[in-house]
Amino acid sequence: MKIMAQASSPQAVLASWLQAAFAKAYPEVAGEGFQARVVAATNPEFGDFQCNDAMALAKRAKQPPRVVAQAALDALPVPEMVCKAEIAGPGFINLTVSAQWLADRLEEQMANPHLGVPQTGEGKTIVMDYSSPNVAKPMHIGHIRSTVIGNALDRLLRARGYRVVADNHLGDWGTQFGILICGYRAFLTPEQQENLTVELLEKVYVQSYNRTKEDPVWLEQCRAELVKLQQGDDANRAVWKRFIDISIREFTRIYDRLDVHFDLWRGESYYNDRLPAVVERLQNEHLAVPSDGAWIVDLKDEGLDVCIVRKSDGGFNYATTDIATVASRTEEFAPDSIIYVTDERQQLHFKQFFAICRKIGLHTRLEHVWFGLMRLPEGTFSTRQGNVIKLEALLDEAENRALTIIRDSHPDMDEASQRALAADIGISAVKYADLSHDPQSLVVFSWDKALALDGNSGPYLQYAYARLCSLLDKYGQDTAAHRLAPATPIEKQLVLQLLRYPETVERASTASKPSHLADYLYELARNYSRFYQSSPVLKAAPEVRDARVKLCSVIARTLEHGLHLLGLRTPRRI
RNA sequence: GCGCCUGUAGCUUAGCCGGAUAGAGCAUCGGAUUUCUAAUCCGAGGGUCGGGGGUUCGAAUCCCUCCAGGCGCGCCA
Repeated sequence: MKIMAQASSPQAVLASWLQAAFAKAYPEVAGEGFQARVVAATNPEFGDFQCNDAMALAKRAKQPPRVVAQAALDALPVPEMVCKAEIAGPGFINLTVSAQWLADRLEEQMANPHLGVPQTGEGKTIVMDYSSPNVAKPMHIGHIRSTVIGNALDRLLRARGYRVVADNHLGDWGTQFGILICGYRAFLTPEQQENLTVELLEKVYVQSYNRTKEDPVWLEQCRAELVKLQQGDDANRAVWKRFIDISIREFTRIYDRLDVHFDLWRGESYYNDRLPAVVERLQNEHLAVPSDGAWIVDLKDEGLDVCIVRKSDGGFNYATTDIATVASRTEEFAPDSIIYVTDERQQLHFKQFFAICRKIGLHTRLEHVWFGLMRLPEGTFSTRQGNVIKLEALLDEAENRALTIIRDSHPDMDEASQRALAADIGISAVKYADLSHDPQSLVVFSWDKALALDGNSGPYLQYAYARLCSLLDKYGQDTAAHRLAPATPIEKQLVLQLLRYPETVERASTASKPSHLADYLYELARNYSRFYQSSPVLKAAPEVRDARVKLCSVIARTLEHGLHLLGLRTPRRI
């Protein structure tokens, strides 16, 4: 199969012209190392694109900016697709480009199987580590960000051609299992043990944990069970395995609702066998030194304090596990990079173990994408305080709110369809609420924010898409043979915006901010809604109609592509 | 104390590798449906971009400083 050549963007075409023009007019200052930049006009009144470089060059050229701009425009013939090139204000070069030329570029973009998204990841592998809940605790609203943002980044990378290995690095090992095993045996009836749920496990954990605080004998017993588990005791291994199986079953139910799927489910325990070797290696290379009975790596030189790699009781901790995980992933997948998506609190931890990995020669690029911790208005929440909101409850509420509206607006629809649509809309509303904001902003949870159904919300985008589908269905013919022919300002604006899709996907991915794409899609849906309101499509004269339907089909495809990159569903009817 | 981050309209926010009049949504008020889905569209009011200083032709954006808040800083992950 022939690979379609990457269509160069209008900006790139215009920038290379102006680059040559500046170089010709001012060879001394605009030669080597100078990069002309053309960006979208800040205001449609100014034109379609603008270049601000004349102002930057003015000082070095020792001429007023407007003179520099004029000299550049005089240096080379203006390309034929440029209808108007004028100098404005202090020295902006404003460019107005032929709508038809833009439309032709857009046709090229749509002929590309990736809608013009550069396949920079071709042949490269990235391991992504996101969501990663702890076994035996229900997922709560604090897990939604890592899951939803991580999954969107996963999808964005795949769209750029990367092979992504999404690994759900479950918290399935650690001191909590001694507490859990004792609690499980002491507090649960045989029936409860038979019908074990994560919710029960959580209750048992809290109860057992509280008892360790007041009953030293109990605490000792928990420790003993933990040691037995770590030494491979059959009975404890079996119980532990059961906790994991039950947890995975429940997590999967939620992931299915969220359309999130992993390639691997390797918990921390998967790397247990490698932990001693990691510490030995650090000891042999004199990177780890004893301190108060523990083994630490001193990273003060790098401003990263010290990091414990082996506890004074001989046990290993998370830093060791994470280093072992990097080693294992590097051997198995030879990834270009490993990306971790967690909340802001773990920044130091990641910096520390990234530094240690470098010291022992693990040179895989490691990246920590952090996001703002979700809080409640009264502060942070924790299992022990019992003020968590379960993720499942949030999803249920989202679907219920959507269902109420659907029953009202589609009384004719059968119950099953209403529920299916409510799921499509409700879940997407929850995901969009997270994806549409900068991941690094602080988030204070509120039901109304998380479940917004109008304005800048998931359903707004889905509604625009459903209207497009409805219109295309009513038209009922294939649009493949039609050509775009933008004739009105709003149509041209849509074409210009659609042309920005590839760069938007790339920017969202490289900046690790799905919000850039969410913003773009919202603007696209908004412009479509304005177009829809002001411009008849099916009722227009035939030539106009066919071109407009074609435009609608391009918008629909782009919107659908983008919504899927965010992990949002695209029902054809709302 | 040290480190990371945040501060934009009543609320939620976009813009932050410097560009022209700081864009939206919610809420409030006023309009639009014999017309392709009103979860829509159009309009109005509402801003010392936390304060101060600096760099620059130009600062929400870069630098310094102060204020306010969040998070993290050796054996939890």
